[in-house]
Amino acid sequence: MRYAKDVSDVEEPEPSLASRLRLAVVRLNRRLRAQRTDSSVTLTQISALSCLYNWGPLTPGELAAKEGVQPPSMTRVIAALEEHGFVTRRPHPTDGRQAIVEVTDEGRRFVRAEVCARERWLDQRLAALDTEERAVLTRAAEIIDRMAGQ
Amino acid sequence: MRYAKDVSDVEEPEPSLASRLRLAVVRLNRRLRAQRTDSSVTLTQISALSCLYNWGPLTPGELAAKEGVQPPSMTRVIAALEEHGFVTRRPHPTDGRQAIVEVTDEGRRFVRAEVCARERWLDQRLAALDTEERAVLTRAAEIIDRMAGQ
DNA sequence: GCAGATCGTGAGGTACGCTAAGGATGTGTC
DNA sequence: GACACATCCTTAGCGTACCTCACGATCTGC
Repeated sequence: MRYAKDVSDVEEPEPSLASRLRLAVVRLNRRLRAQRTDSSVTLTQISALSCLYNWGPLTPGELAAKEGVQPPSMTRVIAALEEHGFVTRRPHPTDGRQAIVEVTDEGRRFVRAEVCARERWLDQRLAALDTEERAVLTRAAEIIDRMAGQ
Repeated sequence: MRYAKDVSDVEEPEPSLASRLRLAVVRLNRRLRAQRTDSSVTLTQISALSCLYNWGPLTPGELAAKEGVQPPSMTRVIAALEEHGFVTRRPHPTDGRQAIVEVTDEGRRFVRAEVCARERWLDQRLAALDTEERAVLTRAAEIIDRMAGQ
């Protein structure tokens, strides 16, 4: 059921793309966070770990920038990942202020194994789509990442 | 920079669609939440209000189900929206346990006006895309919503 | 009536962002 | 060399948003 709209309201006959995209993203994000595995690694930590996995060693500041969060937020994520043994921190060779965060072998194993397991829910949903729909989502992921990234 | 992969690891030469979609959604969601307007209405509240706007009066339980959250979480959202005067609660005509939550005229005005203003950031980003990319996102929003919805 | 199911709510906990402020290190200027 | 200033990371504190567990009120079947 939808509320009747003014006859004069013709410039927006249905929810805008922004509205629909926002709702879709918020909803999917909630579902993704709700997928708890027994492991105590959170979605935010996985996201940062994947970033390090894909980009190689980074400083905390660089990692925060790539993830689009403020440096203080990343500090806690790195600390949790370090406690899990998934990343290590070593001093920067030339700049004593900075540090280098790097994925450990165990972290790489985790990315390749646990992460996939964690994404089982999403994988199942994606598997239920047809090829063309998956192609749409693949392109959408690129576009969204470009839009939100940086 | 990417870590070299095992030669034998050919079944997944790049991050899976699930991985990329998850990263894109998490990142965009963070950006959306970071868009604070002066109004004190949060993204979660807007999402629920939009749902009521589109579907008509619902009980708290139905609303929670549509948004994909647990009923206790929705209780607080409804209370906040009621405090803003955007929704009203009236008793269920036949079932004393339930309640009916409905958008007020002010709430409808808010959805049509303030929500769009709040989405200015996303609108600007979307405007920078070309027609074909927006079409991809429109379809993707439908697909994601169907995947995450219910 | 009364037991059990259902619905909404209250309480408490965790995750995850933010801003503000502090401490350590680098850098430019005199 | 010493000082002022910038930069980087971290700590502290706050707010939002979700969860689970537990409770009271109400409906339903016997």
